[in-house]
Amino acid sequence: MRKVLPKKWYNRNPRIVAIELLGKIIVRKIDNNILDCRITETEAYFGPDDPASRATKGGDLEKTMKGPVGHALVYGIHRQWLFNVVAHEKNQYGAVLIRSCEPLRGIELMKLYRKTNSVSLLTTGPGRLTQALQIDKKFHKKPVYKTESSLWIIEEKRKENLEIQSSKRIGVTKDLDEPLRFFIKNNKFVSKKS
DNA sequence: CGCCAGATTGACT
DNA sequence: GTCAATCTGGCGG
Repeated sequence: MRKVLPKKWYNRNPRIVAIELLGKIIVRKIDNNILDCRITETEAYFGPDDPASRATKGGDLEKTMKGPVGHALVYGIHRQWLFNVVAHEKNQYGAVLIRSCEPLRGIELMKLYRKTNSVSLLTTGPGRLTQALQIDKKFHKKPVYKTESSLWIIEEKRKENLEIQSSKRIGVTKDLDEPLRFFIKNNKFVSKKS
Protein backbone atom coordinates (compact mmCIF):
# COMPACT_ATOMS: atom_id res chain seq x y z
CA MET A 1 0.00 0.00 0.00
CA ARG A 2 1.23 3.43 -0.90
CA LYS A 3 -0.31 6.08 1.28
CA VAL A 4 0.08 9.80 0.62
CA LEU A 5 1.21 11.61 3.74
CA PRO A 6 -1.67 13.86 4.88
CA LYS A 7 -1.37 17.58 5.40
CA LYS A 8 -1.46 17.32 9.19
CA TRP A 9 1.60 15.08 9.10
CA TYR A 10 3.61 18.24 8.40
CA ASN A 11 2.05 20.13 11.27
CA ARG A 12 4.98 19.42 13.59
CA ASN A 13 8.39 20.75 14.45
CA PRO A 14 10.55 20.80 11.28
CA ARG A 15 13.26 18.82 13.04
CA ILE A 16 10.82 15.96 13.64
CA VAL A 17 9.47 16.12 10.11
CA ALA A 18 13.01 16.14 8.68
CA ILE A 19 13.85 12.95 10.58
CA GLU A 20 10.61 11.21 9.68
CA LEU A 21 10.82 12.10 6.00
CA LEU A 22 13.82 9.77 5.75
CA GLY A 23 12.73 6.61 3.96
CA LYS A 24 9.59 8.23 2.54
CA ILE A 25 9.16 8.32 -1.21
CA ILE A 26 8.83 11.27 -3.56
CA VAL A 27 6.60 10.50 -6.50
CA ARG A 28 6.83 12.64 -9.62
CA LYS A 29 4.45 12.13 -12.50
CA ILE A 30 5.56 13.37 -15.90
CA ASP A 31 3.02 12.68 -18.65
CA ASN A 32 2.44 8.94 -18.29
CA ASN A 33 5.72 8.24 -16.56
CA ILE A 34 6.22 7.83 -12.83
CA LEU A 35 9.47 8.64 -11.09
CA ASP A 36 10.02 7.31 -7.57
CA CYS A 37 12.76 8.41 -5.25
CA ARG A 38 13.38 7.39 -1.64
CA ILE A 39 14.47 10.22 0.62
CA THR A 40 17.86 9.62 2.20
CA GLU A 41 18.96 13.02 3.44
CA THR A 42 17.16 16.10 4.80
CA GLU A 43 17.81 19.34 6.65
CA ALA A 44 15.52 21.34 8.94
CA TYR A 45 15.19 25.11 8.75
CA PHE A 46 13.42 27.40 11.19
CA GLY A 47 12.23 30.99 11.23
CA PRO A 48 14.04 34.29 11.74
CA ASP A 49 15.87 32.86 14.77
CA ASP A 50 17.73 30.60 12.38
CA PRO A 51 20.48 32.61 10.66
CA ALA A 52 20.71 30.11 7.80
CA SER A 53 17.00 30.28 7.06
CA ARG A 54 15.66 32.24 4.15
CA ALA A 55 12.94 33.45 6.51
CA THR A 56 15.45 35.98 7.80
CA LYS A 57 15.38 37.67 4.41
CA GLY A 58 11.71 38.52 4.48
CA GLY A 59 9.70 38.53 1.30
CA ASP A 60 7.77 35.71 -0.25
CA LEU A 61 9.96 32.92 1.13
CA GLU A 62 9.35 34.06 4.69
CA LYS A 63 5.61 34.16 4.04
CA THR A 64 5.73 30.69 2.53
CA MET A 65 7.61 29.26 5.51
CA LYS A 66 4.96 30.73 7.75
CA GLY A 67 2.15 29.62 5.49
CA PRO A 68 0.25 26.37 5.06
CA VAL A 69 2.21 23.22 5.86
CA GLY A 70 2.69 20.47 3.32
CA HIS A 71 3.31 22.93 0.52
CA ALA A 72 6.41 22.77 -1.61
CA LEU A 73 8.87 25.61 -1.21
CA VAL A 74 11.09 25.89 -4.24
CA TYR A 75 13.74 28.52 -4.62
CA GLY A 76 16.75 29.06 -6.76
CA ILE A 77 20.34 29.41 -5.73
CA HIS A 78 23.51 29.20 -7.80
CA ARG A 79 21.44 28.31 -10.86
CA GLN A 80 19.85 25.32 -9.11
CA TRP A 81 16.37 24.76 -7.75
CA LEU A 82 16.13 23.50 -4.19
CA PHE A 83 13.10 21.56 -3.04
CA ASN A 84 11.69 22.07 0.46
CA VAL A 85 8.46 21.14 2.17
CA VAL A 86 6.86 23.62 4.55
CA ALA A 87 6.53 22.09 8.01
CA HIS A 88 5.93 23.72 11.37
CA GLU A 89 3.67 23.87 14.37
CA LYS A 90 0.79 26.30 14.47
CA ASN A 91 1.87 29.95 14.12
CA GLN A 92 5.50 28.98 13.65
CA TYR A 93 7.99 28.97 10.80
CA GLY A 94 9.78 26.10 9.19
CA ALA A 95 10.69 23.99 6.20
CA VAL A 96 12.55 20.81 5.42
CA LEU A 97 15.08 20.72 2.62
CA ILE A 98 15.30 17.48 0.66
CA ARG A 99 19.01 17.05 -0.01
CA SER A 100 19.29 13.56 -1.48
CA CYS A 101 17.28 10.55 -2.46
CA GLU A 102 17.68 7.08 -3.87
CA PRO A 103 16.20 6.57 -7.35
CA LEU A 104 13.77 3.63 -7.46
CA ARG A 105 11.73 4.02 -10.60
CA GLY A 106 12.16 5.94 -13.83
CA ILE A 107 15.94 5.86 -13.63
CA GLU A 108 16.38 6.01 -17.40
CA LEU A 109 14.34 9.22 -17.57
CA MET A 110 16.32 10.71 -14.70
CA LYS A 111 19.55 9.96 -16.56
CA LEU A 112 18.12 11.78 -19.52
CA TYR A 113 17.17 14.84 -17.49
CA ARG A 114 20.50 14.87 -15.71
CA LYS A 115 22.53 14.13 -18.84
CA THR A 116 24.61 11.52 -17.07
CA ASN A 117 24.82 7.74 -16.90
CA SER A 118 26.08 7.71 -13.36
CA VAL A 119 23.31 6.55 -11.04
CA SER A 120 25.23 7.72 -8.00
CA LEU A 121 25.25 11.26 -9.37
CA LEU A 122 21.57 11.32 -10.33
CA THR A 123 19.92 12.49 -7.14
CA THR A 124 22.66 12.90 -4.52
CA GLY A 125 22.46 16.62 -3.90
CA PRO A 126 19.69 19.19 -3.55
CA GLY A 127 20.26 20.69 -6.98
CA ARG A 128 20.74 17.32 -8.62
CA LEU A 129 17.53 15.75 -7.43
CA THR A 130 15.46 18.67 -8.64
CA GLN A 131 16.99 18.18 -12.08
CA ALA A 132 16.40 14.43 -12.04
CA LEU A 133 12.78 14.88 -10.94
CA GLN A 134 12.19 18.00 -13.03
CA ILE A 135 11.15 20.08 -10.06
CA ASP A 136 11.17 23.81 -10.62
CA LYS A 137 9.47 27.02 -9.59
CA LYS A 138 6.10 25.93 -10.93
CA PHE A 139 5.79 23.65 -7.90
CA HIS A 140 6.33 26.52 -5.47
CA LYS A 141 3.45 26.62 -2.97
CA LYS A 142 1.86 23.52 -4.46
CA PRO A 143 0.69 20.92 -1.93
CA VAL A 144 2.60 17.64 -1.77
CA TYR A 145 -0.27 15.88 0.01
CA LYS A 146 -2.40 15.84 -3.15
CA THR A 147 -1.68 13.98 -6.36
CA GLU A 148 -3.10 16.69 -8.63
CA SER A 149 0.10 18.69 -8.96
CA SER A 150 2.03 15.57 -10.10
CA LEU A 151 4.45 15.76 -7.19
CA TRP A 152 3.70 14.14 -3.86
CA ILE A 153 5.24 12.18 -0.99
CA ILE A 154 4.14 8.74 0.14
CA GLU A 155 4.84 6.22 2.85
CA GLU A 156 5.53 2.58 2.08
CA LYS A 157 3.59 0.01 4.04
CA ARG A 158 6.80 -1.83 4.77
CA LYS A 159 8.15 -0.81 8.15
CA GLU A 160 11.83 -0.23 8.00
CA ASN A 161 14.31 0.03 10.76
CA LEU A 162 16.31 3.04 9.71
CA GLU A 163 19.55 3.93 11.34
CA ILE A 164 19.65 7.69 11.34
CA GLN A 165 22.68 9.89 11.69
CA SER A 166 22.80 13.64 12.12
CA SER A 167 25.33 16.38 11.49
CA LYS A 168 25.65 20.08 10.98
CA ARG A 169 23.97 21.42 7.91
CA ILE A 170 25.98 21.54 4.71
CA GLY A 171 27.00 24.64 2.82
CA VAL A 172 25.40 27.16 5.16
CA THR A 173 27.62 30.03 6.19
CA LYS A 174 25.92 30.68 9.52
CA ASP A 175 24.75 27.48 11.12
CA LEU A 176 23.12 26.94 14.47
CA ASP A 177 24.91 24.87 17.11
CA GLU A 178 22.53 21.97 16.96
CA PRO A 179 22.81 19.35 14.21
CA LEU A 180 19.93 19.78 11.79
CA ARG A 181 21.02 17.56 8.92
CA PHE A 182 19.71 14.02 9.00
CA PHE A 183 20.53 11.07 6.79
CA ILE A 184 20.23 7.34 6.61
CA LYS A 185 23.35 5.67 7.95
CA ASN A 186 25.47 3.74 5.45
CA ASN A 187 23.29 4.72 2.54
CA LYS A 188 25.15 5.33 -0.70
CA PHE A 189 22.77 8.05 -1.80
CA VAL A 190 23.75 10.92 0.43
CA SER A 191 25.18 14.10 -1.00
CA LYS A 192 28.48 13.96 0.80
CA LYS A 193 30.65 11.17 2.12
CA SER A 194 31.02 11.12 5.86
C1' DC B 1 16.93 48.58 -12.68
C1' DG B 2 21.47 47.50 -10.55
C1' DC B 3 23.76 45.37 -6.74
C1' DC B 4 24.96 41.34 -4.25
C1' DA B 5 24.76 37.16 -1.31
C1' DG B 6 24.03 32.36 -1.49
C1' DA B 7 20.81 25.94 1.65
C1' DT B 8 25.55 24.35 -5.43
C1' DT B 9 27.80 21.90 -8.93
C1' DG B 10 31.28 20.35 -11.91
C1' DA B 11 35.62 21.18 -14.17
C1' DC B 12 40.25 21.66 -13.49
C1' DT B 13 45.10 22.07 -11.04
C1' DG C 1 41.49 20.76 -2.96
C1' DT C 2 40.34 25.03 -5.38
C1' DC C 3 37.42 28.03 -8.02
C1' DA C 4 34.26 30.26 -11.03
C1' DA C 5 30.01 29.90 -13.77
C1' DT C 6 25.56 31.67 -13.62
C1' DC C 7 20.55 32.55 -11.55
C1' DT C 8 16.97 33.93 -8.18
C1' DG C 9 15.13 36.95 -4.77
C1' DG C 10 15.34 40.87 -1.71
C1' DC C 11 16.36 45.46 -1.34
C1' DG C 12 17.83 50.21 -2.28
C1' DG C 13 17.44 54.04 -5.51
